[in-house]
Amino acid sequence: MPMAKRAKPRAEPRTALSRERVLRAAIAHADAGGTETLTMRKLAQGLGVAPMALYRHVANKDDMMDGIVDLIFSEIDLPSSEADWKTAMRQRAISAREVLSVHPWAIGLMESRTNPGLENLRHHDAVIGSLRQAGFSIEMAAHAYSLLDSYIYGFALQHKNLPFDTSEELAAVAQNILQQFPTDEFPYLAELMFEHVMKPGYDYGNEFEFGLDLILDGLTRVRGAAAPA
Amino acid sequence: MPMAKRAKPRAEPRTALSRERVLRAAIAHADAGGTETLTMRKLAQGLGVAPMALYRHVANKDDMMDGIVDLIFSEIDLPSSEADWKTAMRQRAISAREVLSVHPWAIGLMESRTNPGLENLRHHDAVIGSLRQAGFSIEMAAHAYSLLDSYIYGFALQHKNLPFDTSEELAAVAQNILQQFPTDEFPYLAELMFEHVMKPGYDYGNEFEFGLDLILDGLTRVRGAAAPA
DNA sequence: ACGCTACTGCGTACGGTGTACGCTGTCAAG
DNA sequence: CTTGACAGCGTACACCGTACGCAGTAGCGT
Repeated sequence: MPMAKRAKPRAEPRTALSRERVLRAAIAHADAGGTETLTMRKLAQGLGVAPMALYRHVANKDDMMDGIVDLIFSEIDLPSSEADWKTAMRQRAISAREVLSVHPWAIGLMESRTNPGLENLRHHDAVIGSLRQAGFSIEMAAHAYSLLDSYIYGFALQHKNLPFDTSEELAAVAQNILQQFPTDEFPYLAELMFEHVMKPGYDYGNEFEFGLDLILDGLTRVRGAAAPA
Repeated sequence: MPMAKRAKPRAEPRTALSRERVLRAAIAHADAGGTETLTMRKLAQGLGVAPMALYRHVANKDDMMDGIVDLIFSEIDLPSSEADWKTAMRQRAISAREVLSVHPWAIGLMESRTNPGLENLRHHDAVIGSLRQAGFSIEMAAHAYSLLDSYIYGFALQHKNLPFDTSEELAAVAQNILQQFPTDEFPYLAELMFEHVMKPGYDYGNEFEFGLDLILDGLTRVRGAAAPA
């Protein structure tokens, strides 16, 4: 029964689906509610499309996750090739931290993903290149990269784990935890909480640059040791 | 119909279930197959018990996860209170890395868990105490702790992400990746792969102590700056 | 103008998941 | 012997990822 369906000849091109559009929508969804609530069905619903339609553009959910991780990677600034290595590394690190701070769920995703992805490789290459051109030996460049990235991801992980964002939340949480146990069971922890963390202007994010600079200074020293100048 | 069921009067006490036993079994299961395959049903099956029996000892899966994270935490050595702060921090860091290396799936779990847990708090307190007694100011102790833990967790995360364990696997993977693209698209990455990573004795785990010592040396310097001696 | 092909989107259905809810059997105390 | 607490279980439900195959459309060579 080929009915009179001509009622919609070429109306609503409906901005046809595409891998890009699917991945972007997935990122938006994860930004809003984390990866836990990101399901193929809800994602499809958000796009106004049937669940199985997505599978024309991604092989499966894992493939989709690989895709969004690589997309996130492309948001991180590559190290500038003009600045000296130290400021280039500094800028990249701060950019990476910002990106991971906007998409905290991505940190946990990088674990369990094993397929590198193109943007990922491009990024690695740029960082190593920056270090090598600054006179780091191959071995030292490997050391430095491992150290820097461990710190960046680790910091993002720590930050994400904190069960508070604002100072008000923090006060409530801290009180709650410390009152659950006698204060003198964890005296140093209590001290740090009351004397430091709960002070008005506290923001854990500020810790990042302390560690970053300490690491960069350390790297300056070992670079000198291995290749003077 | 209360039938003649006396055939098993008090045979097989069946080592009654308990929270501890459930958590231990969950850890064993995760060690064997990661957190992906850890489901309540399979866990129950492994214990020779019906799925719902588990819920007498854990509130729900999230609660169980919190429990095993805290159990893992207790495996990490507390910083020695006898040794000087530097060796105490060094030993603790290495112990933490070892534990996370044995239970790699736990890293991803610490993210997304927000309830601290008792062992976790105990550990925090001991570390901060060690630093404070060594003369670190409250603020510096916070800096130092943040830096050290970021590095430890970040390194474990990086290590876990590497898609290879043995050098043979590594060679295969590296070849595969680099042949997928023209070698000269990522020249520095290729150089590092061929000249360093693929050399016989390479083991990424060895990178850990380089970064750790660099950080500890840096902390020695800033401690001196803030509180001489 | 015609089919042919390719491709996008969809509907149905299956096996797996966490867990709410209420039943059953055991055991210790009264 | 009765009673009540409690460990363990069975059933059922909503939701998940996705295999499989069909339906409509668009571009093509003829």
